[in-house]
Amino acid sequence: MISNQEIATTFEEMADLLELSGENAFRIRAYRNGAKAIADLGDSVAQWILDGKDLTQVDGIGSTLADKSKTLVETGALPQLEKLRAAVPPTLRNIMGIPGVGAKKAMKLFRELSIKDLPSLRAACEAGLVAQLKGFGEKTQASILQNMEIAEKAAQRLLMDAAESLVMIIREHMKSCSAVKRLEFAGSYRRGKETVGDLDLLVTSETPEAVMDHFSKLTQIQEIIQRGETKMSIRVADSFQVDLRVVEDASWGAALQYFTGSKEHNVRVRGMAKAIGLKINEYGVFKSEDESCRVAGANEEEIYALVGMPWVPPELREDRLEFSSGAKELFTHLIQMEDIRGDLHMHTTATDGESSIEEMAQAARARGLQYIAITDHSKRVSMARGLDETRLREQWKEIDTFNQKSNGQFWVLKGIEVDILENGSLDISDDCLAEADWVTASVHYGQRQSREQITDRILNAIQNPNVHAISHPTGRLISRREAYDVDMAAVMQAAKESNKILELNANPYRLDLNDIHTMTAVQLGIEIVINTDAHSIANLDLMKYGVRQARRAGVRPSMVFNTLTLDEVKKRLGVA
DNA sequence: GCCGTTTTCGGCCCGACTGTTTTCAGTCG
Repeated sequence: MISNQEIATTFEEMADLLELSGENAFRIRAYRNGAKAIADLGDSVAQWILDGKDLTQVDGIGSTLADKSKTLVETGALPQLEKLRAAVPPTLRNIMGIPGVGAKKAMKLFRELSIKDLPSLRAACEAGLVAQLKGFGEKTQASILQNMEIAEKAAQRLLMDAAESLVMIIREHMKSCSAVKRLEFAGSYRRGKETVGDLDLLVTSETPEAVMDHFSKLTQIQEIIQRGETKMSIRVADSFQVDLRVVEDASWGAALQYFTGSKEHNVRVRGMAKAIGLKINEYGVFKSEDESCRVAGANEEEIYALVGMPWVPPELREDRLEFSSGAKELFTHLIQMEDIRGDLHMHTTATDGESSIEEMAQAARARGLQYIAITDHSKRVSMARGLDETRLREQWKEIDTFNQKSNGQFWVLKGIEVDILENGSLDISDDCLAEADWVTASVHYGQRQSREQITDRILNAIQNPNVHAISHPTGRLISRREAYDVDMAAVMQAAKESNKILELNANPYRLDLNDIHTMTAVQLGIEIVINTDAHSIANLDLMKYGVRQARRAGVRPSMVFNTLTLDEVKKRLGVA
């Protein structure tokens, strides 16, 4: 069955090729919006169509895109796309990937110089042919040559933790500039997206010149892409772009709102403003009939208030949940780091962890937690010296001793991350699992099995009465490895029916469940557990990424198992 | 191509920067 992502990618390609063809901009946007709507949909489009459900119910999908989705699901191809590919070389999309080159320029290169791909473009630039085209010139040619590598590398995005370290470096550097008054990173970083394509730094200052001068002294700087009066873009290591925008204090809120996005969220908010005679731009909110009359802009709250909304947490600004009924109530009840009371997935030196039980416990306690579960690997994970029943029971004795010593101040649950084996059985015997306080099951091997096989394995684990949770349910490693092919709708259904918990793994490489799956789980009323899967003390700090991801999915504390107090957890797990 | 609390037609967010121009188109976010 074709995945939502594949349908979305097809619509994206349609949009690019239509843009190259010089089609109506709004038609192009409709395809892009449709692609996003489908990528963001929790349910499988293919399943919807098989069930005869009406796709036009989805915002952004009208009758045309619904028909095209149907064709894609049924035939795996789209005649219109084939036709477009014949008319416009699809490789021109790579050329559009060069910063500064869009559809118009790419098409001109194709029409006048028969350039279809990056290698032929490089050759033409080196021969000086591009500079001779009307509207191009020497500088454009040079910049194309220089930026070619970026398109060749394709959009590489930073994981949450890498983005955060870069943010910290830049924040420290900019804070030492006396001309900087207020400073915040906006964009997808502020929205807590799992990966970040660039950073948007917003600053208020009376002397933008001084701020930009200081910005250009950042040691990590590779290249200054552009610099104007209020806006500057640089590239840092590995072609990563950082945009700086300097505004006045009075525009702080408007600019922060504007640059935080998402684009789709802002389009909605601006539309709402427009409908009541207001215009929003990055400088403030103005009256439509008299644009010199500013009615708001100093902070985000007053901007949202004007369109009748409370302040929207940045993580929700995706045009997914924040405009729905009940959103206001959700804003004040989103899960926060302070709600987390325990961490139920971590490893020790018994297998592939770096610290002992005691060290993990102390570190967790120092981070304000009340309890943890030690969940080392089971024997199938031989690489990590996974535990068999004997070693596991020995570890549990150690934990008993630790708990006795800690006088109820802190509690370590006796757990195991049991492997779901290739044949669907579990890697630890049922009688042993029954002695555990907490059992989380995961797939590590046989990830290339068929959808049916993998789904059956996980369903089997869910149905085992000794299993409490499924860890990293889809197995993806962001920008390293795709998720295994699993029917998540079936997994969720089974979890729902047997009251099992699904993990949102907080490791920035995993963040698995992803935001969309988490949203679906929440809608179905499935309980989530947010765990670090820590292999070291330092890894315990990854919890914040999982919480951020959960916030993006509209998760409230009441839906998260490890927001329970120690007493509640003991009661739920039947720990004496 | 999508959509509807003035609309089934006529809108669809909006401004900065660059390079190419001689007042603007293209690109980007």
